[in-house]
Amino acid sequence: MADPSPPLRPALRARYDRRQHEVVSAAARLFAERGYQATSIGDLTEATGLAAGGLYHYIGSKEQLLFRICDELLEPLLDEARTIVARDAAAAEQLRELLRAWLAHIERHRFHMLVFAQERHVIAHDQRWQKVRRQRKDFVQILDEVLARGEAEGTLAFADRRLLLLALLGMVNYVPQWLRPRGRLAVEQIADGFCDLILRAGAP
Amino acid sequence: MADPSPPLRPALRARYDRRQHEVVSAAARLFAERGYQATSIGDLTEATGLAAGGLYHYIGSKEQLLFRICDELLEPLLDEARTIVARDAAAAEQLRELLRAWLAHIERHRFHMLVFAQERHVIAHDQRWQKVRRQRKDFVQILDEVLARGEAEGTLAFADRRLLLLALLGMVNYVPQWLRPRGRLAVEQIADGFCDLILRAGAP
Amino acid sequence: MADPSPPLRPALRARYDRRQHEVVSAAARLFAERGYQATSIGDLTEATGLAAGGLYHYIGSKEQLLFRICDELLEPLLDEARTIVARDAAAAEQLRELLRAWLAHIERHRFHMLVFAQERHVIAHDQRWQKVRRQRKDFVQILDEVLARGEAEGTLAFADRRLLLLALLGMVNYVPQWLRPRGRLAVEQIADGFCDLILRAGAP
Amino acid sequence: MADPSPPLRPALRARYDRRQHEVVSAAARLFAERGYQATSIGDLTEATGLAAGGLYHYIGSKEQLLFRICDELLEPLLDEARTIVARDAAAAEQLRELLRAWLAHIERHRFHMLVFAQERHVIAHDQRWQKVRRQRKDFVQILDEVLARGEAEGTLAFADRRLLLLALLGMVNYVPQWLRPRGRLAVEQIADGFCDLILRAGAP
DNA sequence: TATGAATGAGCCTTCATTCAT
DNA sequence: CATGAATGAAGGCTCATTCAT
Repeated sequence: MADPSPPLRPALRARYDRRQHEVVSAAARLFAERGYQATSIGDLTEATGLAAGGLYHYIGSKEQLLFRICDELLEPLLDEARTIVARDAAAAEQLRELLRAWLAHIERHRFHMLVFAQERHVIAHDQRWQKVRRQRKDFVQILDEVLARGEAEGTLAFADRRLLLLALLGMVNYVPQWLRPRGRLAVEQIADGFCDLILRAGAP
Repeated sequence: MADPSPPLRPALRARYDRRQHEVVSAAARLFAERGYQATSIGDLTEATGLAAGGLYHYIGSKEQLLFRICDELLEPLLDEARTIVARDAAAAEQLRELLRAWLAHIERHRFHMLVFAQERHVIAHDQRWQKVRRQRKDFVQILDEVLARGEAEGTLAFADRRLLLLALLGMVNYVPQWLRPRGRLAVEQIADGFCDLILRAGAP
Repeated sequence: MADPSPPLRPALRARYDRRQHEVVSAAARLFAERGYQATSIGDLTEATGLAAGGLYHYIGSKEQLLFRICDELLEPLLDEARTIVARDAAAAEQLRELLRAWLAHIERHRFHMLVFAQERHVIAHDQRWQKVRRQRKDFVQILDEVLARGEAEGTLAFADRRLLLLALLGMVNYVPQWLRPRGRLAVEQIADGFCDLILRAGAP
Repeated sequence: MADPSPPLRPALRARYDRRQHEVVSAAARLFAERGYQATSIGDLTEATGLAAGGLYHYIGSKEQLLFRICDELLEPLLDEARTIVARDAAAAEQLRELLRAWLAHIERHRFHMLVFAQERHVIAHDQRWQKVRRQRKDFVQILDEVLARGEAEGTLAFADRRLLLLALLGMVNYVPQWLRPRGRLAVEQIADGFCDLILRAGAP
C-alpha cells in the first residue's frame, strides 16, 4: 500500500505531503458522514476541488485512502500511549493519562475515529490490513496491562477485568458518535468521568 | 415502506411471512459480515437460494430489507422495555431487568444489532427512517428515565447522569462486536457486570 | 475462465449458448477490425444490440471474450488435425489434407484467426492463457510430425525441416490478412499451392 | 505528423536527434512486447527515465512515435531495395539480394518490425498513415517486379506468381516472431533458405 | 530542457431493479 | 411463485496530454 510515486525533491515533496494530508482529511470527513462505500470518488473530487486524475495523484486508490486514515489515527495514538506507560507512575494515574490522551485524540481526529470504528468489514479480513489490526490490538493490550498492573499493585481489584476492558472500549469508541465540537463537556471531563467509573468499579 | 403486496389468503400469507423472515435473517447475517452497501443482491440470491426476481417478491427493495431488519429488532425490544418499566419496582432493579432483556435481545439478534449499529448513515438523515430513529430515541429515554428515577428516589446519585447514560449505551452497543456464541460469559453475566458498574458509579 | 453462471434448464441453456455464440462472433469481427484493446465495450454493445449489463451476462469479462474466440478456433481445428493424422496415409497426402482443413478453417473463422494471430501479447505471458498456448503448440507439433514422417518414409527430404515449418506457419498465418470472401482463389487452391511449394522444397 | 519544434542550432539539434532516437527505440521495444495500445506513456517514462513532460519534447504524441517507428523501418529498407533492383543482374540473383537485405533489416530492427506488423489497424485506415501504406506497397511491388522479370527472362515460371508472393510475404513477416538474437540460424541462412524455396517453386 | 501536477474523457465492470415467460 | 435476461446509471480507475514552474 505504497504512495503512487511521490516526488523526490524536498520542496515538492513537502507540498505533496501537505496536499495529500488535505485530501485524507477531506476524505475522512466524508467517509464519516456517509460511510466509506457510500462515498464516491465523485464526492471526493467535489470536496477537494481536484479532478479525478489529480486526486489519484495523491491517493493511489480509494482503499489506500481508508488505510491512510486509519494509519494517521493509530500511529500517533499508539506512540503517545507507549510514552505514557513507559513512565514510572501508579496504574490508576496512568489510566487517567491514557484516557485523556485517547479522548484528546478523538477530539482532534473525530472523523478518522468514526471511519475507523465503522469500517471494520474492510479492516477485519483482508491480508493488507494486518498492520492496522495489529495497531488496534497493541493499543488494547496497553490498556489491559495498565489495568492488570493495578491489580498486581493491589490498588485495583476488578470483578472481571476482561469485561471491564470491553466496557471501557465500548464507551470510548462510542464517543465520536455523540461528541459535538462545542458541546457541554470538554474531553478532559469525559476522560475523567470514564476514569472514575473504572476506578470505582475497581475499588478494592 | 410498505410490503410488496403480500398475499391475502391466510395459509399463503403464513408461508409468505415465514419465507420473508428467512430472507431477512439471511440478509442480516450478510449485512453484518460485509456491510449493507458491500452486500449485493447477488450475494443475497446466493445465500437464499432464490433468484433475483424471486427475492424481490419478499423484499420490495434492498433498503426495505434494511428497514425490516431494524424494525424486527427495535419493536420487540421496546415492547419489553415498556413492560418492564410499567411494573412497580425500584429503579436499580428495573435497570438490571432492562439490561438483561437488552442483552438477551442482543444475543438473539446479534446480526440485526450489528447492522443497526453500523448503518447509522442510512438511518440518520432520510425522512423514511424517522420511525426507526424514534424507536431508538424512545429506548434511550426509557433508560434515562430509570436512571433519573433512581436519583429522585435517592437510591442513585450520578456525577453526570447524561455522561453515564452515554457510557452505558457505548458499552452495550459494543457487545455484538465481541460476543461469541459460546463465549466465556453468558449474557446475563454481562448484563449484571454492566449493571454493577452503573450502580457503583451511582452509589450515593 | 468460467461462464458467469449459465442457466441450467436445457431450453434456456440452448438459447444462452446461441446468444453467447453470437456475441463472440460479433466480438471477433470487431477485434479483428480494430484490435482487441482498441475495441471498447461500447463498441460491442453497439454491435450486439445488448446493453452493457446484458452483454456481461454472456461474456464474464472482455478478456474471457478473447479467450473464447481463441478456444472456438483452436479446439475444432486441433480435433480435425488429430483425426487426419490418425488415419493411415502417406505423409505428403496427410500434409495436403491438413492444409486443406486448416485453410477451410481460416475461411470459416477468418476473424477469429486474425484476432488470435494479433493478440499474441495477451496470449503470450499470462498464466491463464496456458491452455491456448498449449493448443497452438500441439497443432504445430502435428505439422512437424507429418513432415518428419515424410523424411522417415524417404518421400521427403528437407534442407532444413525446422525452417520449412516456420515458413509454412508464416505463409498460412498471413492468409487471413489478404483473403477476401469472394476472391480470385478458393481456399482449396491456396492450400494446394502452399502444399506444392512444400513438396517441391522437400522433393528428394 | 511533424516534429514538435526541434531545436535549430546544430549542436543542440544533434543531441535532440540522438535522444529522440533513443526514445523511439525504447518505444519500439515496449510496443513490440506489449502492443502499442497496451503500452502507456507511464511505461515509456519508466523505460526512458524521462518524465511525461520531457518525453513529449521528443515525441509530439504517442501516435507520432508509432509513425516514426514505421518510418525508421521502411525508409532505409526501401532505399536499399531500390538500389538492388537498379543494378543490372539476373532476377534470381536480385531476389536473393533482396531477401538478404530484408532479413538483415529484420535482424537490426526486430522490434520495429514486430510493431509494424502488429499495428495494422492503426496503419490501415487513417489518412495520416498514407505515406507508410505507400512505402509498404512500393516494397511489395519491387518484389513482385523481380519475380515478374524472372518469368519474362524465362528463368522462372510460377504456377501462380501472386500466390507465391503472398507466401513469401507471410514467411518473412513471420520471422520477427521467432527469430532469437543468438539463434540456430543466421539471417543469411534464413534468407537463402526462403530464396531456395521460391526458386524451386519457380523452377521452369 | 525537464519536471510533475493536473485535467477530463473514457475505460471496464457492477449493481439494483424490472419484466416477459 | 419464480426464473433469469436485460437495463442503464454509476462505480473506481487509467491515460494521453498540457502547462506552470
